Amino acid sequence: MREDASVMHVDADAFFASVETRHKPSLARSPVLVGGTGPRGVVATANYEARAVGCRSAMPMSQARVLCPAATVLTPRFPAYAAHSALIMGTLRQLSPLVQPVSLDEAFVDLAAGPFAADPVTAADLARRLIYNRSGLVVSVGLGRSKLIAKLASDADKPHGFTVVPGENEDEFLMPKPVGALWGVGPATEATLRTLGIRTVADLRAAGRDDLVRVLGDAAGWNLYRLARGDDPRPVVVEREAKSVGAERTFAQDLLRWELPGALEDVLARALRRLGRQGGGARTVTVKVRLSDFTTLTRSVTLAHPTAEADQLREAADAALTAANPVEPVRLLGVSLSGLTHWAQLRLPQDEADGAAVDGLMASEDLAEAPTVSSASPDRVPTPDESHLLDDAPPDEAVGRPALEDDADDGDEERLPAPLTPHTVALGLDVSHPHHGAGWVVRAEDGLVTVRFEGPNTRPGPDRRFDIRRELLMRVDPPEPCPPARLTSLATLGKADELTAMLLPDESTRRTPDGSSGTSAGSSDSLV
DNA sequence: TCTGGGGTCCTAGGACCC
DNA sequence: TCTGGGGTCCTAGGACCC
Repeated sequence: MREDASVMHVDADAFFASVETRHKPSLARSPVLVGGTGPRGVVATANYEARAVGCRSAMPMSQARVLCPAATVLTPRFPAYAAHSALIMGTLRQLSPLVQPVSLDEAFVDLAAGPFAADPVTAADLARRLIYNRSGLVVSVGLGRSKLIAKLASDADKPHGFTVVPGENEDEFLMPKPVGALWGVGPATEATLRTLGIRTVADLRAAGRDDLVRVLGDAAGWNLYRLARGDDPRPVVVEREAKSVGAERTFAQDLLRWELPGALEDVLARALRRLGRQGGGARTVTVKVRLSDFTTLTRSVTLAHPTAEADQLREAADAALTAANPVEPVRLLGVSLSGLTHWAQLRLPQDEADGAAVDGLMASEDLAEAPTVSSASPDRVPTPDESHLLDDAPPDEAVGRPALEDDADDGDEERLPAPLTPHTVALGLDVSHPHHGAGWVVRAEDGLVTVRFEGPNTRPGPDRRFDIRRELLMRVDPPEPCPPARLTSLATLGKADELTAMLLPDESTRRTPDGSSGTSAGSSDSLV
């Protein structure tokens, strides 16, 4: 294990909700819930104002609304989150080439591999300041000798935390933590451990390895035995290949048997589109069915060869659904494609196939020297999580492309701008009006849509109501990430100052959208 | 109050082969 | 006639993460 606390974990605080309040100034300092707005929606992120009254991630939205009737409820805007994520990851990559995104809002960084190996603390401080100055988003940062410690450190002082745990303080830091704080210990494992009288990491360390393995199994037992000792050699790795892609959907009302084939086709189409973007094939199709009583069945079919052919994969999905044979109403249907390969078995169109030796396996990489998602914006590599949110061009248009059309009509992938319709309207969406400009949907009833005209760094905006059956409102892309009106003056960066200048020669002349200089402290009165 | 959606990894059991 | 053990692949279910 390394000597220095040079593994950094960065975690954006209440990420989705923070991007929302960044774009919607009228919501600042008021409770916001981002998540599913339907009858079976859950909370993806609650901001700190909503958490104060008990709202939490993964809580049913209906429950959160009862706890916090004053909250503004918004539909997630993934493109906006992806853009802010890209900015965060890009900033981190200036500090080290070894950046491992964990999700849209979280990443590990191995600072020992970068230009600041000699001073990780300064680099970590720089990270949070740069991210704030470029996006207005607040992150929490933790530094430790391992991922385990770095992650716990970033969590120790949220929001806007900055915690460094040097090697000699690790035990003191780790021992009092509840076991549930450890990576891999969820509710079930926590309950099991409690039956052994194990509640804290200190308890865990006192436990025998054989006992842990007996109760938790080989992998989890060994893992916890080591983590309890602060022993976590996992390196920060830049990229991991996706093992599966899929899609699933919970229906507003349970589906009856005769409705299943159509619904499966729908979900499969989304999974296939994701597979198409990966540019390879899959060998195993798994169908997931959740019944009205919440019991969950999965059935899978493995083909002889990986394929990207929609028809073959559809046949397998149909067979898997038949095998699952749900007799009760179905609340969720999912399709997952695994056994992914870069290779896909291609069936060439008849007129091209004759006499061609190109039959069989072709490497998708060979199909075209096509731009990939990551090359579209050179300074980042999307995580598997976000990759589907970003690309606007299918990777290969060339030779013998498999029969997977990216017909891009998921609703969430519609090309913008596009007219807002009663069908596509959702709370929080970005819209534009020819005279009043950019705003977001505050309310929608039938064809009547209320829009609040505001954006990043504007004053809280006025509401106006439109009848979209008679008046045109356009759905538009979200605002780009941009510096906040109130910048942390670079002069207050202290030691980070010189490093900033070195990293970003033009940072000191960067201008805020309203035209004021980014270096002047207190440009807060520059609100439009 | 009634439980999302994207994933990863692990386990146990059975089939099959040598 | 009865009995082996290891390895690999597949499947279903479940825990976990964000």
